[in-house]
Amino acid sequence: MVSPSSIGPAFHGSGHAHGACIDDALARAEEVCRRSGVRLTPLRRRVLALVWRGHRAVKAYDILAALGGGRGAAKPPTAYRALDFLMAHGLIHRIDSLNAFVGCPRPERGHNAQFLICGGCGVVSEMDAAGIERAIADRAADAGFALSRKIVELHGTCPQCTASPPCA
Amino acid sequence: MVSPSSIGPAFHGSGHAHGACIDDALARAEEVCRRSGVRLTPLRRRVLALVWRGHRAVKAYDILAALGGGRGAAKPPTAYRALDFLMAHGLIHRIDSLNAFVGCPRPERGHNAQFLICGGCGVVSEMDAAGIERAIADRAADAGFALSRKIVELHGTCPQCTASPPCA
DNA sequence: CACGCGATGGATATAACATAACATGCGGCA
DNA sequence: TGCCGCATGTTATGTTATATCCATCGCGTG
Repeated sequence: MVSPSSIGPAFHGSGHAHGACIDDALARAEEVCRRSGVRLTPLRRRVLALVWRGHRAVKAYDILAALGGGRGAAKPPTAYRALDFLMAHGLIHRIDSLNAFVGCPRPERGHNAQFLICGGCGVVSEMDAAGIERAIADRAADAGFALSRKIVELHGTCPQCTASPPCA
Repeated sequence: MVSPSSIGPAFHGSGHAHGACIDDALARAEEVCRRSGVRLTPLRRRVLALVWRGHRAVKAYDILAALGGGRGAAKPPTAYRALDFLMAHGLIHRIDSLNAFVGCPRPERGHNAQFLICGGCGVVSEMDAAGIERAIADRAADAGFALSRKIVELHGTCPQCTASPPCA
């Protein structure tokens, strides 16, 4: 396991106060829900905060474990329902190649997303690269294919890990 | 740019003799294995043929069911081991967003791949679009990110299904 | 108030996907 | 023959996700 201070920064440089990321994410989420007229309940808020614990993808069952400590433990549907809600409102994304979830840094606006996933530190960085989108749209158009969901998950090594691999 | 017919039978019409696809795939696989000095055993061959039953992604447990009829049924590792072997030699690809596998139409050469996945008929079409690869490589380079695995899975509707949705 | 209604989440169970660890069989080769 | 290495079989379990039904809560209305 990586310490919180090393999971946050990632592609953001190291002097990053991650608490602020979480707070910002929650504030943005409140705003999104307010506008959509849906409820960011305490449970959903909690799950969102857990997803934002770091800039890494978080697994449903880790959320679950964090929710229900011991007796009266939370059951899978509890976590999945909250995650489904958060996804439906664009507050988190699912990383299919990891079976895990990551917070969306700008849920306010609909957007395309591509992910850079570092195999060293586990950090997931979201992009909205017009060039990639355009290339995909062009190619799909050539094929007469009507796009709905576009999954672009790019695995590799981030600059920090390239510079100093996590030797753990 | 590569036309659909040159990358494989993308979204081919209905007058397609699929038996030939399977046979071709098996012949290519024999050749690939021969060159690599590995064995395309009867089990692996059978699994590969099952993956090529159609141009759709096939689930591991469907393979498993097709392998072991009833008593003496095949167990999960049997299917997964064969699938792992086929993947390791580039004979099939895994579609992460479907937890399923498709045959690779040109296993001879290393290549990048992007997939068009039709939600109507389930057909998966493999592309190797230079434009998409270039856009991804450019963007990764900008971020100082060293790419290893690139996952591009594009869901939507193929031309045939757009023209006449499968009502069945 | 009592009632119904929709949204939320809890409980139980099971389905779907995947791997670890160990045992067996079989062919090649010293 | 005896050993080795690979492929496969077997048993067990771990991981991820959903279906179904039920309890509760807030809220508007008769």
